[in-house]
Amino acid sequence: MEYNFRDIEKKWQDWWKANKVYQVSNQSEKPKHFVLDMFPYPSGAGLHVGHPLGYIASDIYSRYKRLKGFNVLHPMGYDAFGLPAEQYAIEHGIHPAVSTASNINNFRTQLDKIGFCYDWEREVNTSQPGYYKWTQWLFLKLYNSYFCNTEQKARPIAELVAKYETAGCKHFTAAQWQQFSVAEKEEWLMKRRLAYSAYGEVNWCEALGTVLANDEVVNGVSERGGHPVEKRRMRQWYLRITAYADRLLHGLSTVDFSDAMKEMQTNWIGKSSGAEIDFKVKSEQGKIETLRVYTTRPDTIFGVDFMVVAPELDLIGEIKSKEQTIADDEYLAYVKSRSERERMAEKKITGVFTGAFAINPFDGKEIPIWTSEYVLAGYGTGAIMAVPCGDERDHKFARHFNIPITNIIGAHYNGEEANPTKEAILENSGFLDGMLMKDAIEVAIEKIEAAGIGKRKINYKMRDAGFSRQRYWGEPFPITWKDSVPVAMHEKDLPLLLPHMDEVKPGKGGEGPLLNLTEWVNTPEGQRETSTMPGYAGSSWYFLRYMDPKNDNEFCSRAASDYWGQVDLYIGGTEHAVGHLLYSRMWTKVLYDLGLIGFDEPFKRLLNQGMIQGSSRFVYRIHGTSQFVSAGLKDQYTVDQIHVDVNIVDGYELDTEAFRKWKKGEFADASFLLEDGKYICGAEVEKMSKSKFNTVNPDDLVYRFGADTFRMYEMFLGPVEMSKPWDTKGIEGVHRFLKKLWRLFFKLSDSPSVGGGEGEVIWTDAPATDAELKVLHKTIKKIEDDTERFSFNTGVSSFMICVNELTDLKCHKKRNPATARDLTGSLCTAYCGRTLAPAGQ
RNA sequence: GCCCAGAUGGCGGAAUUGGUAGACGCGUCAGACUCAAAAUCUGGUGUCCGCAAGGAUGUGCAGGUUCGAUUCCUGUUCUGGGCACCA
Repeated sequence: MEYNFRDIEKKWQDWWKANKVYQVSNQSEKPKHFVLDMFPYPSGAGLHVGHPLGYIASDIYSRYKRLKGFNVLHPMGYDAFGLPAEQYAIEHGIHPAVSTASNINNFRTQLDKIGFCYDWEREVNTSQPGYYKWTQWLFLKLYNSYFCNTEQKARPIAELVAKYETAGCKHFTAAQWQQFSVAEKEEWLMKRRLAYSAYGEVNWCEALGTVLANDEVVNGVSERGGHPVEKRRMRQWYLRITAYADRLLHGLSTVDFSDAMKEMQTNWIGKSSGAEIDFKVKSEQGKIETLRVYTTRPDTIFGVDFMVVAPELDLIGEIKSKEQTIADDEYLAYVKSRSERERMAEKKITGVFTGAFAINPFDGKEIPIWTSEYVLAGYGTGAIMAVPCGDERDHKFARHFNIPITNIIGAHYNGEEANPTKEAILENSGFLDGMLMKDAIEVAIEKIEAAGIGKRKINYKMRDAGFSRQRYWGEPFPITWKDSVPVAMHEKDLPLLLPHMDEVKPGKGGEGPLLNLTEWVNTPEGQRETSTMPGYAGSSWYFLRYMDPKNDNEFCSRAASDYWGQVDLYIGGTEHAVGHLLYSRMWTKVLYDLGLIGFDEPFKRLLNQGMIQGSSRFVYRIHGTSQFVSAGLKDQYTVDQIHVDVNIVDGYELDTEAFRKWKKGEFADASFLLEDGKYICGAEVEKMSKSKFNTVNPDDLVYRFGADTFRMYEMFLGPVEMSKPWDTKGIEGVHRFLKKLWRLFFKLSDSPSVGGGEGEVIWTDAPATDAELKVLHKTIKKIEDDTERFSFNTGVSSFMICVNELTDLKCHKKRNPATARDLTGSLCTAYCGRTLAPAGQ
């Protein structure tokens, strides 16, 4: 028998299962280590070769830490609520619970084949009541807490109520508070709660009668059906993550994330300091007296040549002049149809003059007020003072609309492009003349404050996080509305089960599908909230649940979270850089503030795996025929480029027979124009996706080469943090290496009776020579180094070098004194996921 | 548009702190074994010139710092990720 990976792998996987080898206890003498993967959304497409990349890396590291004497928590679960399952239900009539369960089954089967060392006893599934009960419980904690500005931490809202009752605040006295109605009191509390309700804009599609995710809007129309989409204001839930902006910023210095990751989060939070300035307004209507702008560069106030107000601000209606009305309305309609992304990415300069003017408080100059989509309502005050000589966008705008440009920085401005310098000496700048700009910032703020027309202001680009979705497949809010006042459910009544729906369709007026369940919505206490929580609700705290997954009384006992503490190593993709990672950091800080856990950063160390892209293949059909031309000849014809399944292409050469059978014979009558007797496909690197026919399923590879080969090959592809297109060519090399390793201990046997998937034993117990030991120890040292710095590709390479050298030395020894087994049976086990040595180590 | 990252042979990649560029693997070429094939083994393989010894050149592109740059700096091109309701 030859190296029979199938029998060997099955034997060990069964053995692990039977002996619960990877079950982890919360009690141990050993030091703890928590190695976590970002859990997957179980999509219907199943696992492709991109998913396991990070999982294999974390698995190797977990096994390595275990070998080093740690009690390692290495769990896996499913982020099971989400939009695609709901979409699938709408299109195919399959209930999300059904498709999700079947997807999870499929994922689990696929994961098991790769030989991971997860403790499956700790599996979590965010869509199970036993789990989302605690997501709801945590929501109530957020709802019932506020951010105390003095202590800079979350406190129970009851403390705030007590303060209002006894001392009032700057907006009202204690006596006034007592007089407030329930609704008035709630309105004040909503301004402070960490989870609160307010109005916000959504993508509304009239034709589909529903709210759409950004993902479902393509080029301003709905992906399904191509209907127009516009912005609409609706009541939403939010998390007050902005209250934690500073702590989220400072916390970055206490964690081991890449500099790029820290930078991305820092930029997302976008802390800036500057001033808010009120400009007097001169308009036909005369309704509005001042326009408030936020600027980080108050030193440039004498260079302001125009103002820009976000188009959606109500303010515009109140300052615009009669002649401008039509232009404005048209422009507003145009902006309403555009996504924020499109607005920011737009190169074309658009805008409308409102007909009103602002007055520069220092020199009395009249400044035209414009509106343009490049200013967003959500940031700062939604209005900017534009300084063309110092800001490129302002400069382009001024040029486009022929607005005269004031130069306040002399030779630093060349008249061609803006110069955002702070090093220039100011000119044409009144009381700031002759000052260095960076010094003038302070002077300007002081003057503005002294004149009572503005104040120093710290601003954040980050906005509060929208926390409700007009969807079915998510956690229901434990909230009931009574006379437009939200009432929280009592903790002891949780979970609020997601009720069954036969058919998932949107509720009236864009509300969530749950609105259709009249009996469920209408309760004696009032009307239930019909929106559900977003995908990131369950994933913001799941790492805690792994520590104590079966606890019915708590989300996670303090003993468990004290024992396991922070995640020591978290592996996942950078695509979560600013979403999931910021949310879970915020939740952790809230839980810490409330004394529910003992640490305020969830992830001590973060490793970002690169994305495995698909390498798509194309065939070229001569337009209007069933004749296909090889890539090298395609320019001679008018052709349609068609994605072809990468699994029927060998490198670039199409298997034409398989192609005729592909897609149930859609191309059965295809004929081919070949080059050099071959049909060569075109290629492009794209995201790995079922619709592009470029997915490679790990199951096939595991079947053909074994899990060990598959794992090592994924690691051998390159640095784990780098993105790269998948290419199966090359897996043979790793497979050859494992066969070569096997041949250090066995030889091919003629006798079929030598069984168990293991050949004839040829190893000896003879002591190793110095040369052999040198190879061994050199390799152990190198691979430990490589594993510690997550350089798994060079680790695999070191194994290859070692085996090549031992083969050259004709070494077939297993033990004595330091053994080959140390290497093959331990470190290699960490990489492969099981052992090649028959000793069972 | 804004933020982040990447670019090295035919291909994936190595070079850990500025010090011999191309480890390891794939592919390919030549050879051994074989009736033949597979498997396995041995050797060559960045490019250009040369029979060879050897020489020149070479890490996306253009500059710079340095005795010395794949590595540091400035600019630039292309590719990928994110940009707040995909997860």
